[in-house]
Amino acid sequence: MSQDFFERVYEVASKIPEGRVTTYGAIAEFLGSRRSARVVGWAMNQCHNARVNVPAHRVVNRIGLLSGKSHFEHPELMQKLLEEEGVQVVENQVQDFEQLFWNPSNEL
DNA sequence: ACCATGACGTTTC
DNA sequence: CGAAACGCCATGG
Repeated sequence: MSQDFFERVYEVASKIPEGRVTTYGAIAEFLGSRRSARVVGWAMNQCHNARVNVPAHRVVNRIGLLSGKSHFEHPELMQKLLEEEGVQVVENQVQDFEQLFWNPSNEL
């Protein structure tokens, strides 16, 4: 089932280092489906069903925008968690995104 | 089976 | 350079 795909998404996402961020597309590409970024987003939307803890706040879209912040308990929680890890966020956007970007294909 | 939706991404205006 | 149009693919009605 595609549930396996979700599991793999959660497994990769749970390995994102603190203070680093990645994108939905990067995860999808790492899993072999470069065009399934939207599905990764869907997986994140359902991540509360995951059996492991998923740091969904470290996953943003390709330009470093906190596109999913409104899906957290409190919309401000995502930014708060990032800033607690040392990631600066301004206007819902990760600063120095390219520098903090964590690519599982290269670093895992 | 068809259509609409979405935490995306690339291409085209 | 910003907005819109597509393409993509799992899910739900």
